[in-house]
Amino acid sequence: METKYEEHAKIFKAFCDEKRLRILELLRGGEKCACVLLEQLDLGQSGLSYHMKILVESGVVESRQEGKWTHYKISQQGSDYAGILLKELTTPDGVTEEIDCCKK
Amino acid sequence: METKYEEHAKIFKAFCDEKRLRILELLRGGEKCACVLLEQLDLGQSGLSYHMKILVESGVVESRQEGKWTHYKISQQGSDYAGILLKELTTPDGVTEEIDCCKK
DNA sequence: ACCTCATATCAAAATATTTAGATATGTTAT
DNA sequence: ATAACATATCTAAATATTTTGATATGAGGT
Repeated sequence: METKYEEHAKIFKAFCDEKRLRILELLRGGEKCACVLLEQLDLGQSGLSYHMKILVESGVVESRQEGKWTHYKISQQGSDYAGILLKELTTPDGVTEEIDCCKK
Repeated sequence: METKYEEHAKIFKAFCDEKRLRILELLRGGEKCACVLLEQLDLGQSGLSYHMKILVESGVVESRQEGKWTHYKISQQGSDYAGILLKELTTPDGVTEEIDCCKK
């Protein structure tokens, strides 16, 4: 089983690579076929496939098969979840005690 | 100069590593000295320093020197920025034309 | 069935990130 | 000034990610 840390890290991996950020930028303009992404990016076919897999597994992008073509778009649900999670990960939890340390 | 993609990727690197997510979790409980983080994490001294540098450079964490001790806490401003950026990166831009392709 | 095309997977090489140990820097106390 | 301590930096090794080219899979057309 995966720890929650690995699970969360996987979501944010969508955003920590230059190529994937370029792909997301293209997808902000609407759903795109892999063939369109391929011609706009400096990436080979298998490279695109590799990054799309990471994006889809993060939940931030969803794919739709139409005959032999695959179309990708930003998943609003997945993106919202990433946003909520980011907020959670950076908000004081109000539970943990302050640890006093290192005082002179 | 750095591309905007590299710049943005750097921010989300804070969230894509298991060790850094553990550190953030500890910091949600309030500001902590490096010494406290060290004893709670399975990390050596130089390893902690390495990850703290990445966190601070992402803007999500800020550090404060107090004598020989360094204290770290989550930066609300930096985290908010990361949240806003994530939202931007995943919201339709309403500008780009739909590209019609792959139609039978 | 066979061919073609779009995409996925695999394996190897290239590259980047992370870890670990040694040393450097900067602060406090004596 | 010297010693003790906290943290940072450096280097090399370990590991993970990314790229590339070759091949596999699966759909549509003939």
